Amino acid sequence: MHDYFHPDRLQKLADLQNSGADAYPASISVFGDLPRSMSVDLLARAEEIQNTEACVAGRVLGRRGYGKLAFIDLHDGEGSIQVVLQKDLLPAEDFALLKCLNLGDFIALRGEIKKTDKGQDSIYGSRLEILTKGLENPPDQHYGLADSELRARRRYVDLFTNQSVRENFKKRAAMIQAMREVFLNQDYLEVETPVMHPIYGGANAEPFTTVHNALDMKLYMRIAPELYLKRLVVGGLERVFEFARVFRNEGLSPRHNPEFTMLEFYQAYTDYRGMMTLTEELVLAAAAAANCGETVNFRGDDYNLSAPFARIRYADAFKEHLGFDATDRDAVTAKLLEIKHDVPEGDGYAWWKAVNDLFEECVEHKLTGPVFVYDYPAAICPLAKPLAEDSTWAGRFEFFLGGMELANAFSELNDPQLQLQKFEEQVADADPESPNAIDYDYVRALAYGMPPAGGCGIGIDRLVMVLLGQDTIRDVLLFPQLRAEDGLQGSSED
RNA sequence: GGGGGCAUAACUCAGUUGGUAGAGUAGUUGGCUUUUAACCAAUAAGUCCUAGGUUCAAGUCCUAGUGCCCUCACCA
Repeated sequence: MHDYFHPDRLQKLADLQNSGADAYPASISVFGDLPRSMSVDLLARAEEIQNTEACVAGRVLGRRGYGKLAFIDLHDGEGSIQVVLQKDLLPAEDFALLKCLNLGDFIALRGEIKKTDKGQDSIYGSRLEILTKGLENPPDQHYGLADSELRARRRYVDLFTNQSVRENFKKRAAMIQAMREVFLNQDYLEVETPVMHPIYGGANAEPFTTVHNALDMKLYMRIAPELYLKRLVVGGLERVFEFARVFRNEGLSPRHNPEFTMLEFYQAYTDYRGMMTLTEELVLAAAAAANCGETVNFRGDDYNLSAPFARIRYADAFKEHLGFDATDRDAVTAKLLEIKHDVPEGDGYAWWKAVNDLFEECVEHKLTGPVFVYDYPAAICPLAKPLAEDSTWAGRFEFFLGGMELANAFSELNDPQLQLQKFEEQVADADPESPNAIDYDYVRALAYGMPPAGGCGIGIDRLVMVLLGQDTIRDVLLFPQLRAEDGLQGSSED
């Protein structure tokens, strides 16, 4: 940490301390018996509170000095207010603090609300106190922090420098709160299930692993909360949801971060169609909370969010874009050969995986959305209930928006024997991404009986991306994953 | 993992054909009682990402590495 702090700043700090001031006081003394006011409130009530006293505190992000007069832009909470420091209005020792003040420092001020000669509502200081001395220079006031790596690594600087960044994260919080209210209004229970799983499941993904020392036990960071949430449905919690941080040990991209937020919800006595309705409601609630309006622009394209969203059967979308039926084995085989894809034997998981690869390759990127695609091949849906009328297909939908898959829902499979069979097929499959072990306890839970239920997972980060028009997932995550920064992280070789 | 791009002062960025390292802002010092990207004057600040190579001479050209970005692959 040598020469980590700027020498000029350290000198200012020493000057400040030599003057007898505390650079990091434990309490604010200039407020006296007056409460702290927020700049937005003062400015909103400026006309009625002219010439009355108020106290403010915040960060100094602008400064114009005139010797015996100084103007300071004080930023707090949602806004900022201009502070006027006039030598003849302040105690000498307070005015002298200006010498030790830099951009980025925090100050507290007591003073009167008045208009400047130019008519701007300001607070004319009668007492000034430095609350926190900064030892690092804030970025350029006009260009801000632009380097995308620095913005992510020093999000704390990005946040206080770029107002739009603050707003986006506040909107993200508002969207999550709005969705939470949708659930609570429908008698859902918010729950927390384990993050560390002895067996990972509920999705196909590479997990992170860890070890519990006392139990001498290998554990996996969850790749999905699904199987625990459905255990709760078995337990009689008929409507549950969780905003679940999940972890996948896979590549990073503008749409992928190793840890991300998956909203999952399950409701007894409904099916995937009920989930479709609820998903639409959730997306609209989130959009309203973010003040999106009818249309959002994402990556250069406009998306109309007026309900109801389009709905198309998987088989119909397949035929529409490929020109033949997904069940037309000869046509599918020919197309697979054309795109140099393996042609699997049989009609089990491998075959339908190949059919779905075709779907993803030739159809999915055309589904800009918002659109629900429903009734997926049962063979590739180990956790979904086959349709009563045709067990080739399962009660499942995916929701697409902005060209990305944002949600995935099932009529939950609740036949324990069929579930066990599908798990066994999965484990037998050579696909390294498939689960490596059967969660027998989950099968046992189903054996106690899970009522018919619908369940859904929504990728919250991607939803936020689209609704806020952010091209990269990094810009909707406060602290996206980055490589360790040279020289800052302590060595941790093991 | 493949391909492409970028890396220069604390921040934002210039840097021509290879010929002494630049600006604005921030900082420091001085001045200034109505500014709001204040102004005036002075001043300090560089591992030009790293390591090699070519050359009389490299921020600039070449090779490799590192980091970041984009893209493809991967990704229920």
